[in-house]
Amino acid sequence: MPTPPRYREQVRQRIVQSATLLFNRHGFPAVSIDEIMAGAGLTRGGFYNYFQSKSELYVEAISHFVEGKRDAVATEKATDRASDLVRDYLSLKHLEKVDASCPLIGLTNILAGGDQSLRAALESPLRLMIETFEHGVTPTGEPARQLALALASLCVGGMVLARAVEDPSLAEELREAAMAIALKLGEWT
Amino acid sequence: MPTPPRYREQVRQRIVQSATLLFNRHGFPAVSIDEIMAGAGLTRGGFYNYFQSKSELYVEAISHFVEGKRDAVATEKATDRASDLVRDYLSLKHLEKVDASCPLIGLTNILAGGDQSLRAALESPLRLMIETFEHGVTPTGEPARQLALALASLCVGGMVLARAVEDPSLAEELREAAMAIALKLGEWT
DNA sequence: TGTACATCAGTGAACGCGCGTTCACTGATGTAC
DNA sequence: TGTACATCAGTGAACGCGCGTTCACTGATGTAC
Repeated sequence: MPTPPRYREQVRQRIVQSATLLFNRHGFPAVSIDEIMAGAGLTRGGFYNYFQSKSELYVEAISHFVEGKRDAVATEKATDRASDLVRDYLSLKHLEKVDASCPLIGLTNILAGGDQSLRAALESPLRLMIETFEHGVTPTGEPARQLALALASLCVGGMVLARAVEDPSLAEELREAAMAIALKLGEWT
Repeated sequence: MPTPPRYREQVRQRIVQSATLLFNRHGFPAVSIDEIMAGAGLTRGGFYNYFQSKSELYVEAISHFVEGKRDAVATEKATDRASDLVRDYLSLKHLEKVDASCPLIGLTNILAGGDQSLRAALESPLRLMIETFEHGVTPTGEPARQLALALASLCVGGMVLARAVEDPSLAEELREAAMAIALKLGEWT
């Protein structure tokens, strides 16, 4: 059926939106093309009229997200932009509203659908780490517990990002910055 | 073949060791039982003589790791333990030596084997985030770039952990601590 | 205005593959006599 | 000391399932005449 010129574009958008939602909720590997297409009101086979592979769609979904963010904050002042980013990123809303979250986080949701036992098992190394920090932090300034929790986040976050990134020099920057700030926060100079 | 009493235990150990190495290197979902057993010098079928499922093995591998760590640091003083943890965790060695890393990080390696294009795509939201922080940080104290990198690590790390954790009150603690320390680091009070 | 035709978005069955898991079987070993 | 037997760790073929991808086909629509 010959179609209006913008028709294809609209369907393509629907697919990207459905994919974004599902990738956020369950993580890239856990989402099937069947589900994505069903979410867009279509069936499996049509997918390859629009994308060459599942990976290509993932790349497009991410860049779509980034463009959206870039536009959204374009008007704010630099300082507000940065502090709002912290506040939004670490907001309760972002923690709970899985459907529209940062792609960097969607990675971890792989376990979300999985066994509860797996998730529970991962808590034990984390608790050990937090405990170690809590007892070893010099007791000035922030409450030890708060500092310990943030230190664990900083260590894991720095390492996860350094490993995930493709560019080795960015990886080194991340690792070194995380280390420097963590040592300073703990006042171990 | 009736076997010496400690025989089974030793084989079990070999399987756990092989699994730990492979999970670290490629991430839990990417490792097959075939590979794990081959790494232990056995074949597929024997796996279920020792474990009920792949998940059960994963849980055991993690708790094995935690016990090892606990023993290793038991003798140190609390302060040294904490600062050494930062230094080891964010060391170049831990970044590169994928074979013996923290299970919390192994999660992210899912993309390690995958398309390079996927990993590259994930860099763009990260770069946007770092950039935003770099421009929005008040220019006193640490170099803006270093602070921006650490802030990104702290935000992503805090959120990833809060999402990954099973206990909701721990999740809230993580989120709030990361937020408080991040705002303080950026001097946005 | 009406009819035949060409286009092409969408369909759904099928393919190929890998993986977790099961299972009938093997064969080396210790034990009973 | 030697032989028959029972045990059970280990084997590898097979099952079942889900998924990414392919492909022959359908049928609604716009166009040509």
